Amino acid sequence: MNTEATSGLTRDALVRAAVRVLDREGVAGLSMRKVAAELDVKAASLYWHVRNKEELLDLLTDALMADAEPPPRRGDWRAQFREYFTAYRRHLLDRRDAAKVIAGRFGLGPNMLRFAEDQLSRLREAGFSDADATMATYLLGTYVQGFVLQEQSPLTAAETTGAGRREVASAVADQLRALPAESFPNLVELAGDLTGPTMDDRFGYGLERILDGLATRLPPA
Amino acid sequence: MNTEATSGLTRDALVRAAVRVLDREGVAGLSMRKVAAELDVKAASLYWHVRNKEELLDLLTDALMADAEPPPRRGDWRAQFREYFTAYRRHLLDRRDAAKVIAGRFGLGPNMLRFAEDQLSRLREAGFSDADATMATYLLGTYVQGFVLQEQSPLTAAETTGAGRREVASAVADQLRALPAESFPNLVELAGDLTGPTMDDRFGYGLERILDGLATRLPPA
DNA sequence: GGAGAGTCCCTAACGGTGTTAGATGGTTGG
DNA sequence: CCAACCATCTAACACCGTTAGGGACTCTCC
Repeated sequence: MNTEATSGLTRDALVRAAVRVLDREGVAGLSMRKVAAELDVKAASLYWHVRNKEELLDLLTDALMADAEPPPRRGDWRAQFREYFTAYRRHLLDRRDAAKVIAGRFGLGPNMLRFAEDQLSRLREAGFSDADATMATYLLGTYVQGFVLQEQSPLTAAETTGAGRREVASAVADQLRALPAESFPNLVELAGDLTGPTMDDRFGYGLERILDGLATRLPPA
Repeated sequence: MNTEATSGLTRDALVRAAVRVLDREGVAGLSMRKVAAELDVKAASLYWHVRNKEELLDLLTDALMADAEPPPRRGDWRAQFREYFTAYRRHLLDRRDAAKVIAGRFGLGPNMLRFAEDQLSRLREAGFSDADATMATYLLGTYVQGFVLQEQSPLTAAETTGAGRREVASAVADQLRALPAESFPNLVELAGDLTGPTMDDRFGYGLERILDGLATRLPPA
């Protein structure tokens, strides 16, 4: 009757083990064999609980959003969504390689749905049409995931960690300034502007512009 | 003297072979051994020309942009950038798994630089400040790459090919409508709006909102 | 109580992966 | 002609996802 009691492994325990391996070894080191070892079990056993690695990654995707909560409904819609997606970025950054796992995966798990529901509720309350509200959730989600994906790439990761950031940035700046000025006048001249902003700056700028763009879709107060 | 003549392989020929393999087998089937076979050579030989697979992928990233041209400078800045990034999306979609290869890779190759230069030139000409111009190129590039990455994922890929698109969309819609209405009232009610738009619609909407947002940064005419 | 079904993990193996060490033959410069 | 260098080879290592088939255990039913 109680099938869970008889089994040492649960689908759920499997996913939690995968989260631990991901956090410890990164997405490149996340193998079926290591997840199995984390559970003191052999790799082939996992296939009883999961069709294949792809399915495990799908479950993992949603699990990465398990311990996240929508921010409080404070301030106008714009302040709310600024905080919403700033927190979403932080959440992804705090989980190793989270963006790489999520990237290109369609999130229909319970946690993703929970957030979609909450966002839609706030957007409609703010006065957005049904069409605009649905488009806006997709747009904002895509933006954050795409942004963090680049942000977690090896080169930019070095930038993010306070220590190396200035060095990497100025190395890239030098590289740009060394380009032939007759072919790349703007890159040469703007090398400083291109490499100066932090990832926080860049993310904030893009988020504000998207919020600006969405604001134009609201009927005048 | 002429080292290229003595060698059957060039770094360039290697990259072109990788492009062919990618196009034929997708990113999952892109292995050093297959690229080597494409050149009638054994895998270990590639390591004479390239440090490792990662470096090959970096070169491949830039090569995927080799046969792309910025659109003509016709119309105002907004029309130009609409066409610019619509074409960029199309370009990526036309090359199998292009987004997956590019994702999380910092593009400093000659082709990427060529486009960055061109975009900066147009943005400054349109009246954007140096700071805004540099931020805008990053924002737009991030948006398109992130969008196409999701678009080329298995589930949405089925949607894109005209045949299955309506079926997949309505299956997802049914799934949403089947959710408990007391927990997910908005998802249930907006199931149609969420699944109705095509990827073209979604991309266009997001692009227009970003352009709206950027427009607010222009000094009044 | 015993038989059978079902559950859940095992061992063993297959064909693949990226990468390295070291040998080998060909071309070139002195 | 010989030494150096270039470019490729063979062989191997340590992994990977996945499958087939077996064996121990528990539960259900006659």
